[in-house]
Amino acid sequence: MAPRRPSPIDSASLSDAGTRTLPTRFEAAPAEARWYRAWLERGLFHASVDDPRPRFSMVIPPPNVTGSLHLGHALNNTLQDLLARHKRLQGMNVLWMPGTDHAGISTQVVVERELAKQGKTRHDLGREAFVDQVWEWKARYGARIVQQLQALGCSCDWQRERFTMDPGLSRAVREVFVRLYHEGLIYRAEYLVSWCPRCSTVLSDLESPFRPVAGKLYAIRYPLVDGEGALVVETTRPETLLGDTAVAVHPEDPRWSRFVGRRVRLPLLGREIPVVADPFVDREFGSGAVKVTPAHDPADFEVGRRLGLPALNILEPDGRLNANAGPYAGLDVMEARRRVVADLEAEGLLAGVKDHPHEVPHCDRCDTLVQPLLSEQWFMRMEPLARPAIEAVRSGRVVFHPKSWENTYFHWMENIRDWAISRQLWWGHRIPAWRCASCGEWTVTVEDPERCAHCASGAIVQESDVLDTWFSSALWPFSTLGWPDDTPELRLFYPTSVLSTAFDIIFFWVARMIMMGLHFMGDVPFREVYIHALVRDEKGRKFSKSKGIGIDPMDVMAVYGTDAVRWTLTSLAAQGRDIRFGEHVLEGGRAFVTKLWNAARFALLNLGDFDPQAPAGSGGLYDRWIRTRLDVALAEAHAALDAYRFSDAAGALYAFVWGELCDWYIELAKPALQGSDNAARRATQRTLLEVLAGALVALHPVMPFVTEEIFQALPGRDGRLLMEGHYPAAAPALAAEEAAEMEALLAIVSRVRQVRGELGLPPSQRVRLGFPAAAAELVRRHEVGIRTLTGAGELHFEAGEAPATAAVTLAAGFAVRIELDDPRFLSEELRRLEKVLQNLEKDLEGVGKKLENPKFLERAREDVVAAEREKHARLAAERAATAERLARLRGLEGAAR
RNA sequence: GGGCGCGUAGCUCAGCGGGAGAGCACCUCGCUUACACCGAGGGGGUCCCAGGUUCGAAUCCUGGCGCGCCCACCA
Repeated sequence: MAPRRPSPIDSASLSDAGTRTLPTRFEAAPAEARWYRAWLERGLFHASVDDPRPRFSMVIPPPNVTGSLHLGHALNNTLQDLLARHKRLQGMNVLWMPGTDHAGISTQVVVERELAKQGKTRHDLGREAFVDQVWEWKARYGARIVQQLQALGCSCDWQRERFTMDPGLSRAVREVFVRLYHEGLIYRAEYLVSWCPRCSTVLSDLESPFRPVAGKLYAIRYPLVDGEGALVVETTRPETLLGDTAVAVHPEDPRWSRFVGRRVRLPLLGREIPVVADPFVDREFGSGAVKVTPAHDPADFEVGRRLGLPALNILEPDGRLNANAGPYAGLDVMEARRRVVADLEAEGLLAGVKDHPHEVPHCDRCDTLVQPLLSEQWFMRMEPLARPAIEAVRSGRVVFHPKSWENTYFHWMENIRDWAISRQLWWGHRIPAWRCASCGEWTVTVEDPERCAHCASGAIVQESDVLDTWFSSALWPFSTLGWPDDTPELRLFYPTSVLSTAFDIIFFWVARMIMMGLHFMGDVPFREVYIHALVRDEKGRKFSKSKGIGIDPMDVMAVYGTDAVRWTLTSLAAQGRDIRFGEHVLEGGRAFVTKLWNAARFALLNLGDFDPQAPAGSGGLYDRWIRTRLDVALAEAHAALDAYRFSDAAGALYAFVWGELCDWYIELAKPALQGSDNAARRATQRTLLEVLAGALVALHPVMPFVTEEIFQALPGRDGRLLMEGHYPAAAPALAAEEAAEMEALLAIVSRVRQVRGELGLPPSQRVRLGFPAAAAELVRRHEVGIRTLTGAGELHFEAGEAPATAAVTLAAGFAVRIELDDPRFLSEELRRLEKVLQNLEKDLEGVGKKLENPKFLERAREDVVAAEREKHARLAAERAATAERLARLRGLEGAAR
């Protein structure tokens, strides 16, 4: 449990059971600090393994220690926090496991940049000192992202915070590496890898995205050795010809078949290389002949393997050409390209140059042009791991939301390639493999070995490479819970309930966690995967720090308040769509926070003499009605959350608080609250308090701070925090005739307001309303409410036909007469009625056609036909009534002229 | 070259087989002792186009057009 130190909050406000008033404005910043600390001090974020309640667990996608919060994090972690708080309020034992990722390349690059400012490189320090330096950097700045998550309100179990290079997690990494190695799933091989010359490391496919470049296509003549003529090949990288070991044509290409098996002379270097045939050649492209450079092109590498061609490496790891490049040795790739092209031209071997915009891989971290390079690397064999992982999703053991992402997953997994897991970096998990200097074999063990496992020689040297960052991330769901030990945490919280993340790391991370979880835990790491939308800017561009576009969530949290930011992100988080986010959308969120605040202020101003202990009845119709509306909103919101429709959940709560509680209930409650009937006032006070508290609980997962701040001002809270509460039980449903009565009341008020609005009547102008005697009972029951909400002066009731002047039909099924001396009324009303009649005619015609259509009657479902009949009857009655009223008004208008 | 998604009110988007919706913006009226970050009211849409299926299509199918994204060895 959390250390329970008494806090100022404990003594100051929490024990105060009395009602307080709220200041005019909600001050977000102090409230955020105050309540986050209070929750922490009460240990409310902590999940105990001894808690018998049903459990709910998530692991946070660990942000980079170098990182700072961006909107994508803000969205993802808001949604996770929303789920965590929601599940707690439902009475579950919730673990939200937090932590950070060491982020190999990113972090190393950051520290190297620091060094560069002092004119140093990591090599000046040496490995050990450099790694120490990175740890130091991490100690100094690594907490920033965590502080930002806390500022966002994330209710992670910080006592369990992990870092991917913690001793425990490092042990898990070693354990996994060693086991996979001995299972034959990790191996070492020579392979053509994507190499970043700047970072001096291999990159995975995923780390080397394609970016467009304005390249050129060079056509080069390769003269035949035994005769006249030449083969023309085209390339975008002419310098690679220095490493060519063949020219390839399509085996069924009649233009070139007679050349297969002959030899051509490599331009500039003069080596003789064979002409080979392979179906990979595209006959349509260029001349139909292609140079083959197995050591520097992925496609050529494959062909080279197939045909047994030598792979001639011409590149050093620093991106300069080596001795194999002959006179070009020592040049970097771009210099070499210029020189090669110039020399080709001089020798008359350049057959043409044309512009050729295309896409080539760049380093994800530093944007340097990636070079394919032949080297020895460690690989993980993926196919055997992928098979059960595909099955796990196919069988529904893991479900993606939205489900369409499963296709993306399947497509990648079914075409999966072995994973190059080694990186030539210093910051990361050093590969636990030692090479023997005397026998050359590898010793792979969890504990550092003393001698070679094969020949017992003591001359062993540890592999200098570290593992790809994603290697440790893949273990995150179980390594954070204590694996490889069999811990209570692991037993209770694994598999986790849900993982929430972005689609762009489905391959990097989600797929690999599923594979590793299945392999080492024998079970999936999570039951559900929620893939959230991508946050873009207003123009639909991806937020990008490097391009300088983006909104810093910390900035807008300071301006609009964290609750407003959380609310806005949640309400935009619709499924299957990107979020376009401009700062102005936050105004809506802030307005809603303010609205809630003001509703609470109103409640507190009117709760002055309220005694929470006093017994109270069930209240009046308005009270019972608003309770049921709260229940409906809660049910809708929770159903939406269960389906990960976050925006719908937010929408349901918004509609309730603003559209029902504030717009209707509070207005209807005012007379009772301010009246002299003590019993009625107490009942209304109680309802107001209960419904407000209900709204606070309902909204707490999205807007934890303002709801807690308000809650702490309410009477009767007994020193408790809102966060440790639970959702209210449902109130009894309204009887059908009560529901109808409320509907009628709302319709009357709306209709009168409409007339007032259309005529532009100021509130100071009273109107007189008339009702038929049949409605008298209902209207009289709600006379005060109607009068308050419509500004009507007096109500009266008449038996029989109302005077023709101003009667209007209501949805409630009876006429209400608005009596006005205003001459505009007649013409406005005429105009309106004409439009109403027109719409009615149109609707009626549509329904009528349907009902006259024998095929409709024959083939449509019975209930549909019945509904249409009913609709037709209703429309017809309305049309008749409207037409009649219109006729009468026209008569009056005529008379008035 | 494959695959996925999206085109609905000025903007951002819901709706995905039975009478076109929300928020914002806009217009009118209103500082009514919770709230002008507000209240009341209003206007505004060949639901991208063309075919088809159906009694009935914004909603399903096919084909266009436009815009995104992902995957891929056209050098």
